[in-house]
Amino acid sequence: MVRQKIQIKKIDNLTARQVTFSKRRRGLFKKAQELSTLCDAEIALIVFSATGKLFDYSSSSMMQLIQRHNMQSEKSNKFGQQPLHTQMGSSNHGMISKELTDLTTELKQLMGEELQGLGMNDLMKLEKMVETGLSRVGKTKNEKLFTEISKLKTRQAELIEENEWLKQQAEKFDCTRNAMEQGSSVESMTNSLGLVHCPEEEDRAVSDTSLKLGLPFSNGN
Amino acid sequence: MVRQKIQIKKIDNLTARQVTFSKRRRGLFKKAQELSTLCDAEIALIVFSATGKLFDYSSSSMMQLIQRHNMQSEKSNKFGQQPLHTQMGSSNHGMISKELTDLTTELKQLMGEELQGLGMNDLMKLEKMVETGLSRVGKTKNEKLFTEISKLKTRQAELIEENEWLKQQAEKFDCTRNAMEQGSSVESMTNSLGLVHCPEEEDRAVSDTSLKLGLPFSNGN
DNA sequence: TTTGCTATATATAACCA
DNA sequence: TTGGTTATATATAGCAA
Repeated sequence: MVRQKIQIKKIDNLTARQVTFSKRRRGLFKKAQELSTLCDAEIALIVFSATGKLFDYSSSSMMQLIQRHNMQSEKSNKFGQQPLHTQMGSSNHGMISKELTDLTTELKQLMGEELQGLGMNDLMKLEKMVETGLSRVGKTKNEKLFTEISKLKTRQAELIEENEWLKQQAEKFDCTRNAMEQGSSVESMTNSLGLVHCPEEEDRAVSDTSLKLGLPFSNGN
Repeated sequence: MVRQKIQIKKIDNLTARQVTFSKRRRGLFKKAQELSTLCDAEIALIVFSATGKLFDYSSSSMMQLIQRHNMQSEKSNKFGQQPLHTQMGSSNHGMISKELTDLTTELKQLMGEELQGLGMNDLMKLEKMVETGLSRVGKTKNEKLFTEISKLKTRQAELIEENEWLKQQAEKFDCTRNAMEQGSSVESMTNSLGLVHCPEEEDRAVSDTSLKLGLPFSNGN
C-alpha cells in the first residue's frame, strides 16, 4: 500500500522500476488521451523504456504533429544558426503539411456531406474521388520531398568534391613543407609544387596532415 | 468540487475546457517527467491546444527522440525492412508507390465486399478504416523520407564543417607560402613561422583549435 | 485570463497471487 | 512477466475571487 510518498528519483530496485514503469506508463497514456478528448487538443507522446522498447500515442498523425512541432519551435528560434538549406527544408515540410491538412479536411467534409443521402453507387464514386484527391496530394508531397532530397544530394556532391580538392591542396602544401625542411631553396620548392613526391602521402589520414599543418602555429596559439 | 465523475468527451463550455486543458496539461507534463525520472525512460511529449499553441517536453533531445521513434516504427513495419541506403534514389519512389497501390487495392476489395449489405453506420466505420490504412501507408512513407532527409542534412553539416576547416588551413598555408615567396631562406622562414603576420588569422585561432579536436573525418574515411 | 480551494475521483506503491 | 487489492497520495471539477 502507498503508505509514504515516494521520492521522484530513479527507482533502485529493478523489478519495482519495471512494474512502476508499466503502470505509470499506462496512466500517462490514459491522461494524454483524456486531455486530447476533453479539450480537443492534439497530442503526441513517445516513450522509450530503459531497455529501448518504444511506446507511442498520438491523437492524430504522429508525423503531422512532429512536423507541426518542428515548424513551431523553429519559428520561435530567433536566428537560425543553421545554414540556409536546412531552413528551406523545414519550411518546405511545413507547407506540405499544411497543404495536406487542408486538403484532407476538405475531402473529409465533402465526403461527410455527401454521405447523408446517397446510395451505394454514389458512395463508390465518392470513394474514387477521395482516392484521387488523396493521391494527388500525396504525389505533390512526394515531388517536393524528392526535389529536396535531390537538392541535398547535389549540394552534398559539391561539398564532397570541394573537400577533396581542398584536401589535395593541403597534401601538396604539406609535401612542400617537408621538402623545405630537407633544405631545398625556396625557388626550387616553389617550382616543384605538386611535383615533389610525398611517400607517406597516399594513404595518410587527413588528421595526420592536420596535425602537421597545425604544428608550426602551435607556439602562437 | 468533483461531485461526479466526468465523461471523457469534449467539454462543451469553452471556459471550462480551457481551464481543464491548462490544469490537466500540467498534470500530464508532471507525470511524464516523473515517469522519466523514476524509471529512466526517455519521453517526448508534444501538445497542441485547440487554439494551436504548442507545449512540449522531452527528457532529452526532442530531435533525437523523434529520430529514434522514426527508426523504431520503421523497423517494426513489415513493409520496409531494408536498410536505408538501399531505399534511396528513384527506386524508393517505386517501392513506396507499389506499397500504396497494394494496400489501396486490398482496402478497396475489402470495402467492395462489405458494401453489399451494410448501412450508413457501417459505411462510416469502413471509411474510417480506409482512412486509417491510407494514413498508415502515408505515415510510413513520410517517416522514411524524413529520416533520409535528416541523415542527408547531418552529413551535409559535417561536410560543411570539414570544408570550413580545410579552407582555414589553406589560408594559413597561403600566408606561409606568401612569406616564403618573398624570399626568406628556409631556416629563417621556419623560425619565423607563427610570427609572420596573417591578417585573418588571429580571431580564428580559437575556433581552429576546437575544430581540430572535434573533426568528424579524423578517422580518415 | 489565471489562481486557490475543497470534496471527490483517480492513480499508484507495496504487496500478493 | 502480468494482474488484482488496499491504503494512501495525487489530480482535478466545480466554484469563487
